[in-house]
Formats: sequence, C-alpha cells, structure tokens
Amino acid sequence: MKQRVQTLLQGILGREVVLEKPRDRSFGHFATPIAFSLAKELRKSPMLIADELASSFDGHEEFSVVEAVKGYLNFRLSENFLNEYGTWALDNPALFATQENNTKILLEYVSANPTGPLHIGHSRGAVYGNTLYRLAQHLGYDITAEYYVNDAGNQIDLLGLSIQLYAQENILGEEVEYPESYYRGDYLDSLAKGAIENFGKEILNDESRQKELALWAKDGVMELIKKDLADANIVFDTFVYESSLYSEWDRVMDKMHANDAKAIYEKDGKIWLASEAKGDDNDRVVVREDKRPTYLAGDIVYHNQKFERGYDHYINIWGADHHGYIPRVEAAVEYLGYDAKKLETLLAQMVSLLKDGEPYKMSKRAGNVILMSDIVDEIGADALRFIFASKKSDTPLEFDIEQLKKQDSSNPIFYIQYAHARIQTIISKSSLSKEEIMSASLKGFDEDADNLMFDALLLPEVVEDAFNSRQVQKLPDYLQSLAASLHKFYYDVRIIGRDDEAKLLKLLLVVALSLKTGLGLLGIQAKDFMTRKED
RNA sequence: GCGCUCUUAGCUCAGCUGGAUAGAGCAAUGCCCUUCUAAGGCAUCGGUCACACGUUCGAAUCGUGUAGGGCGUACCA
Repeated sequence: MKQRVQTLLQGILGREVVLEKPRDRSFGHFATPIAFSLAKELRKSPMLIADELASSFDGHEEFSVVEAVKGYLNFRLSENFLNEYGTWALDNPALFATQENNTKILLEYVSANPTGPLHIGHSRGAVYGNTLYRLAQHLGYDITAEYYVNDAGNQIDLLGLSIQLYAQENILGEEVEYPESYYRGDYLDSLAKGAIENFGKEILNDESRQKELALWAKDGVMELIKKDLADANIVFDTFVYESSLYSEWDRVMDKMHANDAKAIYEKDGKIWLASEAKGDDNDRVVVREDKRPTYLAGDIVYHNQKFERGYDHYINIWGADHHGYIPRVEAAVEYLGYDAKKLETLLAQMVSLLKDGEPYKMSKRAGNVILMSDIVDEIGADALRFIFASKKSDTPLEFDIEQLKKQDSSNPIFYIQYAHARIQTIISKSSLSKEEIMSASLKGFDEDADNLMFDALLLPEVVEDAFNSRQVQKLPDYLQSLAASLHKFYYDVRIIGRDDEAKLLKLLLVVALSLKTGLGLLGIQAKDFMTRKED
C-alpha cells in the first residue's frame, strides 16, 4: 500500500520521496516533509512549496485529500482505493502481505551444542531466527533453516564423562569426585539408562569409552532439543553435523591456498589462518600442534560447504558472546573466494536473569539451569514466543524468573488473541451469512471505522519492514496496536443490529485477517474463542 | 588497554533512512459490566531521551568526546 503510494508520488513529483506515518491520524494516512528539503534549493518557503505540490494532485482517484499543512504534505487515501484493497485481501487471504521473490537464503540459527536440552538463553535466538524465517517465507524468499550440530570437540567428550559420573553416583551408587567441568541435569538419567541397555554397565566405568558413549548419546540429546524446538513451533529443514565435515578439510585448505598463497601458513608446528590481513585482530590457529583441528577449522569447512551449495544470501544468528568470531569467519570466506558481503551475521543478545531482584547465574554445574521446556510448560509456547519476538534482538534483556513464569494475562499475546476472538464471536452471533457480509462494500465509514481499516491494511508494510530491517519486534508492536484499535472500536460501536452491520462485519473480517496472518508469522495460532478469566 | 554494543517514564521496552505536541505495556490512583466474553474501555499520575559539544531550518535519531553497563579480546565451543 505504502509502496504504491510512494511510486505514485515519485511519478508525480519526479523525485525520491520520504513517506511517513503522521503521528496524529487527523493529518492523513501518509505524509511527507518533502517541501522542507526542497525549500533550500528552490529558495522558497516550505509552506508555499507544499501548497503548490498539493494542487498537482488534483484528479488522482487514489487520494481523497491531499493538503499542505505547515509545510508537510498530507495524504488521505480514497474509499475506493481502500475498499478495493480490503476486498481483494479477503478474497485472497493466503496472498495477503505476500510478495514474489526468488532469492535463495540459508538461515542458520540455534545451533546449540548437543550436550543437553535447550535452556532459556537459547530461546531468544530460536524465536528470533524462526520469526525471521517465517517472515522470509511469507515474503516469497526461498529460505532454508539449518541447524549446525557441534558434535565434535571437547564438549562432546564432556558429555560422555557427564553420563558416566551421573550413572556412577545415581545408578551404581558409587562415590564420585567431580572434576572442574561437567554437565548435569535430569536428562542424563534416561541417557545413562539407555547406555546400560545398549552397551552394558561396563561402559559406565571405562574412561576409554567416553567418546563412544558420547557419540551415541548426542543423538538422544538432539532428539530432546528437537522436541524442545517443536514444542515452541520451531522446525528446521536441514541439520549439518560438524563431525561429518572434517574429511573435507584438506580440500578446503587447498582451495584457500589456491586462491591466495598467504591464506594459510605453518608456524610453531601449527597451521594458521591469516585472518589479520582481512581485518581480524590476530591470525588464528586452525590446526593445533597435535594435528587436532580447532573449532574454527570446522566452521571454515562448514561455510565453504554453505557457499558451495549456492545460495544468494546467508544469515547466521549467533549469541552475542560470539561476536569476536565474525571477522575470522569472514576472512575465511574471502580466502575461499566468496563474497563475504553475502554472509550476514546477526547477534542475539544475552538474556540475563534476575531472581528476587538479584542477578541469577545459570550454571550447568550447579544444576540450576532454567530450561526452555520449563517455561513452555509454565506459560505456553505462544506466550514465550511473543515475549522474545517483541523485544529487539540486539539489546540485552533482563528477566525476573518468577515474573517470567507467572506471565499470564499480563502478556500482551492474550490481548491480541482476545481481539481476534471477539471478532469471531460477533461474526458467529450475527444473523448475516458470509455471502451477505462479503458482498458489502468497505465504503461510507465514519472516521473511526476508516482508520481501523487503514490500520488493518498496514500489515504488508510491517511484514516487509520487519524482515528487511531484521527487526522482528515491529510485527508484535503492530499487532498490539491493531488489537488496541479493535478493542476500542468494539467498545464504542455495538455492531449487531445496525443498518450497516454487513459492512462493519466485513471491516472486522479484514482486521481478523490481519491479526491472524500476523500471529501466524510469529508462529502463534489465532484463537477463535477464549475462556473467561477466573478471578 | 583495545574492539563491538547499549543508556528513553518507578519497571520492561518501542520510537523506521533526522521532521509536526516523546510512545506502549506493567505498576499506582479513579471511573465504566441490565450492552456482541471486563483477558475489555476511559481518565489521572509519571520523561533535562545518561552528560557535553558539534552538524542542521530542525536531533531521542547523525558526528566527536565523557561517564556508566554488557559482551568479546583462546590453540573452548
């Protein structure tokens, strides 16, 4: 809608135009401060310029009003325009707010180590990534959601050890001395029991079999993680296992070397990536003295594989604690001969927790980890998703655990759900048939109704903007304000029994479509009915 | 020390590429259920947009500096 207006304006004015939404709706649907920037070059007052511009819009039927106010040029869209658009949306609900696009995107997110179930800190990146994914799909992008499984390295060995320790203490009843680091949690119980079934009890005391145990257990952990994700409506298209990549390491090193002889070099018995020349703080070790590749080596092979698979754009969503890692991966991508600009790394900032006003440190060792599944059980996946989707992902976030757990009706998600449910209730109580409602026209509304429809039809811009700016919180913000408009309208106007019942109901259907589409993009199902809250 | 990032109402956060009087939710106070679900509506209270300087017709927004917080600064992932 905005786009159409914008291209229209550019056609008429013959230049780029900044279009904004006036704070006060009485100024119109859209406004532009164009006259201010023209004032300087034309050496005329903005008021005068705006007046002249306004008159050049005579006879354009998309607008009902174009007027100059204090130098601003304000536009109001015409009834015909809004009626046509709203009716089209109701006739083509699946197309509403969609676009055509054939850009291929690979989105990697979550990628938590397979050493335990997801905790609350993972939720943020998970919800953020999945929301971006849904937005992109809706906008027509060919997007693939991928999970990189770090099933190699120390943390996997640690998983094996942790299962052994748990079993020794809790199943075999032995005295256990705990080392510096190990994992802890209820999930180890079923893994330990499963291990006994699979391998026999001997494996629990055999230090040399830790790796074997861990490699078996990681699949079980991945199942837990997948279940946590699925319970929050988060699904992946592909999983890539770090362990499967190292066989390609030599080929990838050769590739970098062929592109740039200085990319990789040996020093002190180790192999280094010359990332400093590409803007990193230091060069980085990729193969240690004992020939074991570092984590970076795995990531280089992984990114090479990503680029070989041939996407137009790559998005990684990482925890903010990995931000120092970006330059070295970009350096590697360039040495591999690819355009590092195609790789976009977004950081999901940390979630810090409070308990009774005091900082609460989750520690796997202390066993006080707040699991994502705890929160989903407590408040539901919808509420969890809404909380994280409505916060800007790149600012740190503080949560009081108790408040998080008891978030019920104070969560704005219920406010939005209720708006949708209210519409459904009215529709079902009306004696009018769907056909009668749909044949009405969305014209002749008073100002309040007109504004409500305009608000509902803004969804496409919000969706596009939320994705392009990677600021998914714009969508929940919008839905909340649309729900507020609806609630107010509901209170002010008793619809059933009015002369213009049919077209008001049709208007509400447009609002419902917008709410439902928007919620769907957040991975939340719109509700047609809500049970009354008990006091 | 260096790099990145953040600082807006009592709390949690919005505020789009500079634009019209600084916004929401929660909290606090008051009002509205014989009306399509009160999980709702209305009203009040609450801000030197961390601070300073600069750019501009115009700054919460851009630039520089200062203060404070977070993260990073691994041959850990």
